[in-house]
Amino acid sequence: MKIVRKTKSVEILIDVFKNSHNAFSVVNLIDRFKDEMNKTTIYRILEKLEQDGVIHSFLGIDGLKWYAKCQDCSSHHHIDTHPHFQCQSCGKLDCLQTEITIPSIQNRQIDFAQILLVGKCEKCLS
Amino acid sequence: MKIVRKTKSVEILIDVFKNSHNAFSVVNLIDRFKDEMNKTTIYRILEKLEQDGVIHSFLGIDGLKWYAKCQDCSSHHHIDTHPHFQCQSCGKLDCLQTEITIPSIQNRQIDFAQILLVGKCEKCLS
DNA sequence: TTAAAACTGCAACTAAGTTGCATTAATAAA
DNA sequence: TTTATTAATGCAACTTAGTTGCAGTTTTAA
Repeated sequence: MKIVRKTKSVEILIDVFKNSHNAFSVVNLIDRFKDEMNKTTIYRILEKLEQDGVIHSFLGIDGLKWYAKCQDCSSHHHIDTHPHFQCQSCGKLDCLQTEITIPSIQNRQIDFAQILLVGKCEKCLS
Repeated sequence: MKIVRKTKSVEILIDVFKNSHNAFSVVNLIDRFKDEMNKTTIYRILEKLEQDGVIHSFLGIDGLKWYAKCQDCSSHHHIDTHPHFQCQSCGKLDCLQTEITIPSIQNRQIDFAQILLVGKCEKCLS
């Protein structure tokens, strides 16, 4: 389930993440590229890019799926402990470099954490 | 938008949370009480109970809506910084008392955090 | 140049959650 | 206890995110 052929659609989507530190919701990408490709294609390409370790996914505050470029991830090892920040005013979402320590919990094995900080971004504060 | 009348449906749902420290997904409750009440009713009662500060809501790993009893919350003040834990094997989800410190972030105002720890629960570990 | 198979588009589907409206039932006042 | 008000409910129809199957297209390697 890796991307094997570099089609136009694949290149377009790779470019989106290559040129930005932001995260993008699938809904946003579907609308943005509705003239270039089908929504099914978008879902499928994003899924494969994630398996390849190029991008990672997570859920926004409204339960929508978002994707962002992986910093230190590969297809083998995913570091997804970094938190995400979503602005309640404009909806923008991005990855934070801040490390948040997850305490170990008795009788439970923790595989990963989804940490979403919600508030106001720089733009919307001023 | 507060609950004004104690109907049978309201009592049933309040009892669910009164008698358990667990969290419940709306989907689960709809199925469990499909003979007692309509799914619309369930959505509406849960929404009001949340506004009353009786329960709080959050999203599970699959984006489904879950509710759990509030410990120290009221309709005025919500303390939702406590993390939730979801077992990947059995899907069970519950509130953790562990406090996780959210670092302040430059140029951003953080209103609240959604922290979901994902792993294996005690039952599924053994 | 050609054949295999990866990729895409389309239509139809699933499932969570929402909305409008007519009916029912809880509550307060008489 | 009865009655009138209005909150609460059920139902059907809807919205939207995400999925699936399949036929047709395009990439790539031989």
